[in-house]
This record gives sequence, C-alpha cells and structure tokens, in this order.
Amino acid sequence: MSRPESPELLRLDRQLCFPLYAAARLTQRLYKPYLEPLGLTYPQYIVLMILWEEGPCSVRRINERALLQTNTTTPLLKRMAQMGLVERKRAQHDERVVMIHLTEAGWALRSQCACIPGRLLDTVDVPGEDLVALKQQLDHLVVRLEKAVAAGGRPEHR
Amino acid sequence: MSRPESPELLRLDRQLCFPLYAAARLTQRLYKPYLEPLGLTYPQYIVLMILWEEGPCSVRRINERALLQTNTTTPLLKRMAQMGLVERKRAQHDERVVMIHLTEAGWALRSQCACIPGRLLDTVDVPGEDLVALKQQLDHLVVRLEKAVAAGGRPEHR
DNA sequence: GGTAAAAAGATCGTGCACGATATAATCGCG
DNA sequence: CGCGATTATATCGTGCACGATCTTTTTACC
Repeated sequence: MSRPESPELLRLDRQLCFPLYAAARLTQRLYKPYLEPLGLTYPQYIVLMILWEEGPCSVRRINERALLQTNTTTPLLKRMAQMGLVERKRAQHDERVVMIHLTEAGWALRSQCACIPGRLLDTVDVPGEDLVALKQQLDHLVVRLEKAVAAGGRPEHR
Repeated sequence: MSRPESPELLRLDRQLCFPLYAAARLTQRLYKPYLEPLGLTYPQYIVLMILWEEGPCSVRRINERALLQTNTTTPLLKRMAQMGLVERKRAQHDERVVMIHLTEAGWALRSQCACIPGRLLDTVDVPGEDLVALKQQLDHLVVRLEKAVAAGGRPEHR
C-alpha cells in the first residue's frame, strides 16, 4: 500500500527527523562546556574515542566507525595533528594508507575526558533506563539508515 | 550518588549522543535526493514547514521552532529570499522585527514536498510503531535538552 | 609485465551551526 | 521626558559536513 501524501505529514511536529536533528545539535551544545576547555570539538572527541579504543587507525577505519567521509576527516585530523594530539604516518606496506597515531598528549586527554559521559548524564536528568531504551532504538535506526544510504537512498524492495 | 568515571564509559558504543549525531547526519543524506532537485537544503525545508504551518513568522519565531539561532537563520533566510521563496519585511509596529513571508513560489513547493515524508518512511523500512515510539522518546529528550541548555548546561539540582 | 579498474586520501566549493560581538529599536522606570 | 537595560536582528570567524573531482598507489587480469 502506498503512503498518504497529505500536508498533515508536513507538520514539523510530525517529523521524526526533526527531533533527531534538534537533539543532536542540543547535545553538542551541552558537550561544549566540557570539551572547549580541552580545546576539542565534538567530532574531534568522537575521533579520540575511536583511537583510545582501537589504537593506531587508518583514516578509512576512522571514517567507518565515525560514519564520516574523508573530506570531513582529513582536515579534522590535520587540525588534530597541528594541536599535537595525533601523528599522521603513511603506512609502509601500502603507501595509500595514512595511519593515525595518538601522541602522548592525545593519550593524556583520555583521563581528562573520563568524567564527561557521567556529567552529561547528570545534566540531562532523564531516568537511566529510558536512556538505555532510547539508545537501543537509536542504534537500530542507525543500522537501518546506513543500509538505506548504502542502497542509494532508494526504498527497500524486499 | 556520583557516577563512575571509568574509561569504559568512553567507548564509542556506550555513547548515547553518537547514534544521535550519526542518525541526524544519515537522515539528512537520505533527504538530499528529494530536496536537491527542489534546490532546498534540509534546514531550509525545516523553515518552510514552519512557514507553511504558521504563515508569516518573525525570525525570532522561526528560531524558537527550529531551535536555531539568528546567526544561522539570518543567512539561511537571505538565501531563501535570493531564491525567491520568501520575502523579508520589517514589521511596521516594531522596526526591530523582520517578518518572513512565503512567496507564491514558496507556497508552491508545499505540494511538491508532500510526498517526501512518506517516501522517507518507505526508504528506512522500520516498522511504523517503532518509529512512533522512538519519536515520542526523542521529543521528550529534546524537551529535557532544551531545559538543560537553557540552564546553562549545568546539572539539574532539584 | 602492462594496463584498466579499484582503493585511499586530498582538495574545492557551498552551506550550515554557533560563540562572540555589534547595532539599532523599544521598553521601563525614575 | 530621558536614559540605561532589554530585545531583535546582523556580522564575523572557525569548524564541521558533504557532493564532486583529482592524484597516487595498489590490485586484477589478460
């Protein structure tokens, strides 16, 4: 069956993606007071979490985990290198690959960031179990969205 | 009780805000094939939905509903005026206020956009009731985030 | 081994997003 | 009435985000 095309569906409060868009921006605003003193932006913090977890990574690997693309991460990683948080080294076995290594300063930020997730949870003041449920649904949605984007944005035809 | 500060909480897959951030970007990518042929970006589409729903709005009103700020919306609205979708008129009763009026072309886009929400729902292929539940939780989260941001990002002290 | 295709990054241009600051109009209150 | 505070919008600078295109290296296959 086809979906209706009524103008009712164009009301802002009927959209799923608007609260998604709004919540993502609002949470980044809440992170700012914690990240700015460390000289970090939110996407840089994401990249650091990946490197803290995995150790040295290729740019490609970072893109995969952060769901970003090279044209975003290349300048971002260059800024992080400029700040002395990472080093960019061409892989010897494949000269195309750029490996990103944390410096001492990059590792040192880990302990300074350790309190941030907890602080943010306190700030938002939503019951923990609600957040867990929401996170599960969001994770599931992200998987679906990745598939849809990979499929070229065309509807699934199962 | 205070929250733990373990490095475990710094794992990317433990973050709530990362799937939020990722889902918001991925959905915007899914909108692009529908919006780009109309010459629209996603934030412009949001503003149009507000204007279709409310009629002429002040910039302030648009900012409130879109949860954006003047430094984002002013250039955005100027581009939309350049495209001939809206007109910007100073209010006669208060010269500070800029009222945004849809032009004929702006209204005409409404019917062209009517199919977009349905198409996106088909694309993502998640059961409707799951999306409804997720939307409710997200709406609730946005309210909490707005309060937290308004409170200056400091934890609630009830 | 030689060349076409694929893969990994880099670059460019445009448009958000937002903190900080500026400017002009209006309001409040003594 | 007058003037300081508030409000509405604008401007500036920086950093994403991404589509499109480019370069270089590697791979595949004849």
